[in-house]
Amino acid sequence: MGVYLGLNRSMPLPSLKRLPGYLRVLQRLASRGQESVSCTQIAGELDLDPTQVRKDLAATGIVGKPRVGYQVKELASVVESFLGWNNVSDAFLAGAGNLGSALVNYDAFSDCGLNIVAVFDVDPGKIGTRLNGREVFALERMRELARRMRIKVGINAVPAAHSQHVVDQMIAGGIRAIWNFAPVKLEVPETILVENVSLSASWAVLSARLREGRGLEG
Amino acid sequence: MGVYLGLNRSMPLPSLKRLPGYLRVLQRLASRGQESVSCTQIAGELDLDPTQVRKDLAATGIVGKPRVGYQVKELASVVESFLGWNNVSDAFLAGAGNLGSALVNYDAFSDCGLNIVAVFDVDPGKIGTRLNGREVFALERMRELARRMRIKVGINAVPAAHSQHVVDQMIAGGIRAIWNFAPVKLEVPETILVENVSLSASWAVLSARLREGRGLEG
DNA sequence: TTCGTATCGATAAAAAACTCCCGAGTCGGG
DNA sequence: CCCGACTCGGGAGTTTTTTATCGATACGAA
Repeated sequence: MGVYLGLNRSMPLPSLKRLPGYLRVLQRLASRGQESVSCTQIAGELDLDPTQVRKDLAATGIVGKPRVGYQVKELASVVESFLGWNNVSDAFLAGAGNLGSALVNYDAFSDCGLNIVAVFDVDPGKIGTRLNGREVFALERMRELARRMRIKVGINAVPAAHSQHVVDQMIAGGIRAIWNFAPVKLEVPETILVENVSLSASWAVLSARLREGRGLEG
Repeated sequence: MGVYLGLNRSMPLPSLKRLPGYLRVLQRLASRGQESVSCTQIAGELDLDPTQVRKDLAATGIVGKPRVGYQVKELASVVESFLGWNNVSDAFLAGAGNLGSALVNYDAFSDCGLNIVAVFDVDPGKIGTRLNGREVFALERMRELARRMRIKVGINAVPAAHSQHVVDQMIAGGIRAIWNFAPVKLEVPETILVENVSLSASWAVLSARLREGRGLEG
C-alpha cells in the first residue's frame, strides 16, 4: 500500500534534526513489541512538546488515528525512508587520526544508512593498515577510487589546515555531499552539499551558560 | 578599562553557536596582524549576513566605530570572555573508547578553555593506562575524585545503554554541567546543565537532502 | 448503546530569528 | 576643508518556528 514520503521539499531544518530522535524512540518501542504510539508518548520520552512532535511527523506525510496514535513499525519505516536511511550510502572518510578512527569505529552509523567503505590519509605510516576492517589508502588515490566506485558521500576528518585540499579532491572524484568535521568554511561549488559538525558550537552553549552562573548556584 | 560582558541573560541560542566561528576568524586575523575588522568582512569569511554578525556581536556588549569596525584583539577578547573560554574548565571524561580517545586527543579544545584532566572507564584492560597523558581510572572512582578535585564539567562518551549510570555518578560527584555524546535523553535534576551532541541529527540533514535528489542532479 | 476522554489534524496565535532600512558617525580623497 | 563612501546601531518588517486552540474521531467503560 506504499507510504507517501510527503512533499519532500522544505521540511523545517529543526524538525529534520529531531527525526533521528523519534526514530530511536520508535525502534526501542518496536523492540518492546509496542504496536502503536501517540505523539504525547514520544514527546514525553524526549522532553518535547506533543504538538511539535505531531507537526514534525505530519511533515513526513504519515497519518495517525485519533485516540490511538500511529503504528509504531509503520511510523519508524516512514521516518527512516524520509531520512533516506533505508538505503545505505557508501562513503569515503578522509583522515585516519583520532577523530577518523572514532568515526570508523562508530557502530551506530549502520542504523543511519551510512557505510564507510575506505579511509584516506597522507601519513605513510598509516597507509596500507586497516581501521575496523577498512583499508587506509593514500590520499592521492581518493579521487580515482571515488570515481571508480561512484562514491557520493565524503567525510572530512582532516585538520582544518588541510581540509580544503582534501575536499577539492573529493569533488574532483565526483563526491556530491560532504560531512565536514573540520572547523573551517569549505569553498565548494553550489551543487555540492556540505553539512558541518561543529563541536565548538556545542561546547560554547555549555560553557557560556556555566559562565553566566547557571549551574554554579546551589 | 575593562570590557562589559553585556547582559549575559538570554543571548539567542543560534547567535551563541555562531560565536566560536567568529572567534576563529578573529584569531586568524589577529595572527596576521590585522588591527580592525568590519562585520562585513567577518560575514564574508563565514558566508553569513553582515547584519546578523553585527547583531550577534552587539549581544556581547561590544561597540564598534562606523567606517572602521571593531578592534580585532579587543573583539576576540570579548567573545572569548563571553564564552567563558578565557578561563580553563577542568573536565572529566567518561568512556575511553574510540570517541573518548578522539576527544582526549583533540588539540583544539585548548583554545576553548576545555581541559580534560582524567578519563574513566569500566574496562579493566584500560584502567591504569594513559590516553594522551591522562590517566584512565576505574569508573567507580569518578565520584570521589570529582568531589575532591571540585570538577564541574563531565563529558559523556559512553555507549547509550550505560550513559544514565555514568551521568548519575557524575552528578553524585558534584559535576554541574554535562556534555553528552550519547544518543539518549539523560535524566538529570533541573539544576544540572546538559548539552547534547547529536551526530545523527547532523547526518540526517545531509542524507535527507541527498535523498530529496539535491546533490544528485547535474 | 451512550458517555467521557484521549488523540489527531488544522488553524490561529505567539515567539523567535532573520533581514531590510535609515540616520548618524568616521575616514579617505579631492 | 568638504564630499562621498563605508559601517555602525537601532528600529521596523518579514520569515521561520513554536505553542495554543478547537472540532472531529476512535476507543473504552458503564
